[in-house]
Amino acid sequence: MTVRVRFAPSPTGYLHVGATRAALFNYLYARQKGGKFLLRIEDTDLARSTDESTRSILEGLGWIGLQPDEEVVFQSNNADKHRAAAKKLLDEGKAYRDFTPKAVPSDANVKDTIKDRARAGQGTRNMRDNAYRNISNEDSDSRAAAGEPFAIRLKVPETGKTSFEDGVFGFQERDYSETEDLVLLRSDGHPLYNLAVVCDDIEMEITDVIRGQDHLTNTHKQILIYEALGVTPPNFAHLPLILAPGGKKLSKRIHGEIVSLTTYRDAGFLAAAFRNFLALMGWSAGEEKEIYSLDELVEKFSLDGVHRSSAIFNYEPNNPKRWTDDKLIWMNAEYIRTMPLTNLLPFVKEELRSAKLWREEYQPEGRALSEAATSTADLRPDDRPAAVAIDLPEYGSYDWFVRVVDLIRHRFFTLKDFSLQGRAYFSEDYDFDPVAVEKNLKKFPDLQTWLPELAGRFESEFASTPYTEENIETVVKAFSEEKGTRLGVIMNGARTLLTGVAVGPSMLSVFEIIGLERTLMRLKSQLAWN
RNA sequence: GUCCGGUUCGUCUAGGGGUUAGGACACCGCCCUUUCACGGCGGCAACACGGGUUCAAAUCCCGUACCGGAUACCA
Repeated sequence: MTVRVRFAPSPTGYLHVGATRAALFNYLYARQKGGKFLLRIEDTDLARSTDESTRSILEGLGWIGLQPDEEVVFQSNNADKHRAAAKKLLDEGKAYRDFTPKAVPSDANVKDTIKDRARAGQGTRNMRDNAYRNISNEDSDSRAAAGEPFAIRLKVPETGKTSFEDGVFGFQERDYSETEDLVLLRSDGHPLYNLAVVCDDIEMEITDVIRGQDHLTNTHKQILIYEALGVTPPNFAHLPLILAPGGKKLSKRIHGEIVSLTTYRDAGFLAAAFRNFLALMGWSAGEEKEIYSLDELVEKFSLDGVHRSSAIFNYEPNNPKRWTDDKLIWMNAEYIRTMPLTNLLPFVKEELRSAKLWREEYQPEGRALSEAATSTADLRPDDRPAAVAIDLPEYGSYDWFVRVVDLIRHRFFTLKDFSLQGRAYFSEDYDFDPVAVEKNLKKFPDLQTWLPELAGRFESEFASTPYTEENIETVVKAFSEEKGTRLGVIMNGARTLLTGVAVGPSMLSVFEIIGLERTLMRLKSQLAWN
């Protein structure tokens, strides 16, 4: 039997980080087994479901690269089938009509209300004490015919237990006395979650249900429904939860946008890096390797490697440097600086484009960015004979763009950095980091005249000499000695003027890549001093 | 309350009877260097607690504590 798994989010908001991981694990499992990964939108709660949310889920899955293999199933489209199933169970005496008037929950804190009510039961509540459980068929039928509203509840047997072998948690068992006669159909005729899930999973021929640990008790209820329906249940595997730093379940409501996948896409994370990080939340291949391509994940993934303990997703709301999990930030940076340049360029292009910094010259007609890879090795400053200037790409050209990206990516964390930290490489209109100005310029007031003077020196020196790292170094060194100051003072002052920031690649490379013309302009500029 | 689950460095984790308890992130130090968030080297830092089984327990068993999840005419 070929494996069929599904990711079944409810469309009540953006795609959640925890849900995304569940989707990922389902996907990996399916791919590894040569099976299908399906998507079902659980929109039976009409009041809370929105199309907007459905779009956002689809978009998020698309971004992270988890496309469903078959058409998306909308649970609400199957409501008639769910009702038919409930009717069948009713007819067979496996379910009964409950005429108890619907209790309207105070919607403020439903969770708390439920909890309080459960606690009030003192754990000794008889789950079978429903007055309508054993009502006669005639009585039930006539009341229904008279138009009295009713819910349909599953008639859970008096004694026995549900059990299953969980793919992660092992053998699970629960006494019937712990499970109440769950409602299958609301009094307004709407099917409820557990019934809908079971019906749809049967219909979709799902073989393995992989979902969060918060569904463990649902699984017992669902097995009861499978049994009543006379269908063999699928395999189940529950995933440990992802917790917030406080130790609570990561939730949209209390943790906000930090749990939304779109937050990471918008913040300049690479889908591959995010996916890689997520895979490591609650799963390990049992080796020290941490960087995995999607193919490698598919190959290595196993439910045996999934943990039973929950993981904490770290973040500090008020710390810009650690606004999200620091390992995630590291991993994104790791991808940016080590992935094949070929693969990175299109992302940089998109980032520059959205920041209005992209220029078509960076990608001439007929040249795909991916072609760049073969030429970059030659463009690496280290590999190039220092005295040879001829291979310095023209400012603003395609080769220049490729080389700049390769040069500046090493200290970047997100794609956003290319347009923020790296802005000065692509535009004349860039800001000066006040900290850098203070530390590298104002601390040495002489620089205000020295740097324009250095520009003059460059102008004359490089009128006939090639503007290369080696030659630049000679000139700057001579200049700093002449001024009786450390080389670093000149270099860092120039860095601040040329790039607006205090960090970056070797300053000699920066001079060279910025080009003589712009170097002169920026060294002479008084903008940063004001 | 009851049921279920969990507990190895701050975090993600490896290890499942004999290990100097390993790696990664973060942090700290040193080196490289014109600065730096790159790179190199090093450091700090963990088996929740109590019993038991055993020659030997982080590892197996029991209990305690703590944490989490579930509990609905939500999903």
